[in-house]
Amino acid sequence: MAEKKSPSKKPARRVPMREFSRSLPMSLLRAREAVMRHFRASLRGYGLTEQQWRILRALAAVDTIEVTELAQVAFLLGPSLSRILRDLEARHLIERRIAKADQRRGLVSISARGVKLMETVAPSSEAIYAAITKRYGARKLAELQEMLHALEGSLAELRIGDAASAEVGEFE
Amino acid sequence: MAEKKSPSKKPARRVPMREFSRSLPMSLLRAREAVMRHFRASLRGYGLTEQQWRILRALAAVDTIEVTELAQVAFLLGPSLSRILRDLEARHLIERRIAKADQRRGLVSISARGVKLMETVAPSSEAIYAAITKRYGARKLAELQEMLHALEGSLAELRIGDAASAEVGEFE
DNA sequence: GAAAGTTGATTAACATGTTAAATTTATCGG
DNA sequence: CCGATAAATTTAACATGTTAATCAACTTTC
Repeated sequence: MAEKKSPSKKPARRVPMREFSRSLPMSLLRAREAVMRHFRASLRGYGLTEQQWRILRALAAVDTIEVTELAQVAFLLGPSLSRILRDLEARHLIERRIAKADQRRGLVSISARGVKLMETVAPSSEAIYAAITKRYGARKLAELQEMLHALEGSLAELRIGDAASAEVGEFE
Repeated sequence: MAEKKSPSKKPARRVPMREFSRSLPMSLLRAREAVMRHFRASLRGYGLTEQQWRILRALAAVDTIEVTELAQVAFLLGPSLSRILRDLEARHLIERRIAKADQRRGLVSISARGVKLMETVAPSSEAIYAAITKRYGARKLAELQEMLHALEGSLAELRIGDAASAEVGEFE
């Protein structure tokens, strides 16, 4: 018995703001973490990170894809993608070549070895997704996804007139 | 000749899986990014990262808080928090001491300088939140948050019998 | 009351996020 | 054809995410 009942947290509120534990970014972060926790635990057993798995999944759906396009599909920034591709190539899970028409563009494909790994990992990944769907409810899940997509769409064109973004440089 | 107008992506589907761009983790990630993009742009002007701002906000709401508890509130892992606190202390935005009762526990408070910075940043942060709320709709936003919280609750107790998590170690 | 176990916090090591700069190749205007 | 500009990718630099290991301080047990 250790809990001393903690003094119920004084509400100092030196700066009046929303209760930040209920902010939208926090809600999204916590929800995603609750979901990913399960997938990470599984992927880890196969030596894959979440991002590496995203890339393999994207590659499995196409024959070949350009690096820039892959970045959009897998929702990764260029530098991250560049590093991960280097690693996946070293593990022989993907293959790369350069576009004949435009020497600047890189073309990426999943390798036979990569496909084999995916076939190994996919079942448990699907099982986890099914468990989550069953737990939360397929209907609610679809509804949630719809709302998330709508949110993304709403904010896509949002331009915020940030009047108060003057340089400060006083708090370094 | 090679199709110049995007060849509409051949559906290779070497490994049958869900369309991953519509998976729940991706939906959550994309939605969060759509939101955070705006806050990051603002915070950056004040020399703060998203995580540093989360910590300051958490600290502003209390008098003093233990490191472990701060980690829970700000939703950061111990190592990340440890590094960020070191940085914030060096910038004199927070103050630290050690609990008399238990020398292992660290106590953290926001400094006067930290409060001053918060008062500077808060307005534009609130403005961004207001703009997002207006754009998406206050009602829908509340509903979304409710669904996210429910999802988090659903998955909290979820135990997945991962039958297929055998050691592979073949793809490194 | 000291060895053994536990806990709070940090450090270590590696992977990714994020922005800026560098590199290479294309393309354009003259 | 040439120099300037743009585009695709990578590298660089720093901050955080993630797991494991470390270290010190507390607790339990015999």
